[in-house]
Amino acid sequence: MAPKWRELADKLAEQIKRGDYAPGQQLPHIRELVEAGAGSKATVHAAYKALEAEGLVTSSRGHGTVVRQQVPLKRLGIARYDKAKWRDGDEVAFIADRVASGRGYRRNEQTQTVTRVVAPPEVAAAHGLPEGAEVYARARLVKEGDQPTHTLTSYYRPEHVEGTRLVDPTPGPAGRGGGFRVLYDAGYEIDHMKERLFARAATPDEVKLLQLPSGEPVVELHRTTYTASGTVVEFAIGVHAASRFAWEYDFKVPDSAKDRKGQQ
Amino acid sequence: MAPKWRELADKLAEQIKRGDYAPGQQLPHIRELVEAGAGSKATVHAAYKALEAEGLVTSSRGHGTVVRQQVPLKRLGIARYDKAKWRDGDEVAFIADRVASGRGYRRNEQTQTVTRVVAPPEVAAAHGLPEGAEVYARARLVKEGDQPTHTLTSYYRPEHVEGTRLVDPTPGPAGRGGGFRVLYDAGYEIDHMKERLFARAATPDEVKLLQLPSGEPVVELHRTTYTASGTVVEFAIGVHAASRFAWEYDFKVPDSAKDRKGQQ
DNA sequence: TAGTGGTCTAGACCACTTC
DNA sequence: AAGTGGTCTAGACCACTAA
Repeated sequence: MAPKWRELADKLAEQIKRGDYAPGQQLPHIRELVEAGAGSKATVHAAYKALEAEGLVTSSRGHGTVVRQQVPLKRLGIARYDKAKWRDGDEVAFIADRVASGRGYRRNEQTQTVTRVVAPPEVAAAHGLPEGAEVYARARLVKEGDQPTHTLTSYYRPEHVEGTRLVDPTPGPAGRGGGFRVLYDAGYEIDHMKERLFARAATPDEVKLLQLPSGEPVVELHRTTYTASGTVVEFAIGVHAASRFAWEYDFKVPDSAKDRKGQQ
Repeated sequence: MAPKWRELADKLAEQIKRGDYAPGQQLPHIRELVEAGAGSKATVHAAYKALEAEGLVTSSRGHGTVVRQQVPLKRLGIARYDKAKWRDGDEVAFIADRVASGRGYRRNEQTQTVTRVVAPPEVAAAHGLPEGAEVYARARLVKEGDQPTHTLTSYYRPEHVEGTRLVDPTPGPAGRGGGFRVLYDAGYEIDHMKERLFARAATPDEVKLLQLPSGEPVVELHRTTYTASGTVVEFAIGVHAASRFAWEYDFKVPDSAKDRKGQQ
């Protein structure tokens, strides 16, 4: 026998999926269900909390509990890094991407801070630096309108970026073409990348910073960017609200028997 | 002022991160903290539940609450699809991958069912089939030892697989070389793929099936596999326990100005 | 001010595990 | 039987929102 709160949550979840409660619509108030004999207030509350953790509803004091709108996933393909955009044009990769998905660009949707810090172990490893080496950390919080969507922190080696716009702590994107353009102008043209992704529960800090609904996971993206000669010029860590993004990769099926290097 | 349960959870989380409680070690029992004045039983329980949702601990009746072991992420690169493995050798892609990561292979770690079903909308779209068309669905639940790690359901067009081993509902991998080998033998050599990933909270069904700790998210992987001529021969949906996997992709930075097709 | 969800308590009882 | 976490109640009170 499942707990009472679980049964209530399942019943409501089914009604939501059936469409009895449309997105944006209110669920019955907690006290109504209590009066209707669904259980004590704590029990009904537990059911609502479970629905929230499963991503179906959001509750807020004073308002009530409403069925969550499904925001369309923003698909991120490698085309967002297209050199033509930032080398030949003015666009910054992340903005170009947003324009492509039909959402307008507004100013002040990105805040950033640039600091010189001792490289965290993972960063040092990615850059091939010894423990304790210093790097520049460029941390951005990217929003879509009022809603934060992800953070992105890029780590650069000082000798690559010192004296460039990248270490200028002015808010906003790093000028025309963004960070890759700055590296390009400094003689470091990016050539290939490695992206590594995994998902996990959000920490309390991330819940606050990204304004995540309770229970929404995050996706961490670790991106290593190389020049043609294999030098790492950027290592970046992104933390994304999971409900807003999907990643897409196209590749040829590798065949080590005839093509030693595979898909590099 | 944060709620009492949140403050308690934060305090315990910090102690866990500091190492005061090592992985595998027990946290104080709920009743101990109640006696110590941390709050009522419900309050302490709420704190423990939050820690569980954040992936830090797991609780179980009769035992107690212990700090979660961090299982190393299994890194999935595209090398797991290497043709040499399944075309020239005997390995099945997913097994080869496991061997490569140093974990032994045991029999009966995969269960499967094959059924002929009306294609769900997404599947029909991927295969370019009209609504209502039928496909073969080959559903597997993959385990590592006793622990389920992910489900993987492949959808095939009947004309590609009818009469092959793939529609034989015998448990276990589809014989030597696995599914791609069967398609290869039937004249459909796979050539390139598209993988699409996103994360979300687990549904109650998935929590049960994959034996997920409370709060652990899942990663959905949608894989479309093409022949050289562009025919879709497999569309697969995987649901992965997030704490067990990371995905890695290497690619060249695209340059539409000089190379029209990018990295396909 | 009235109504919403959220927190907290004290205590009873249940489900599961170990001895 | 004893000890663990989990559920449930009844009721008080708090925090936030809207009219």
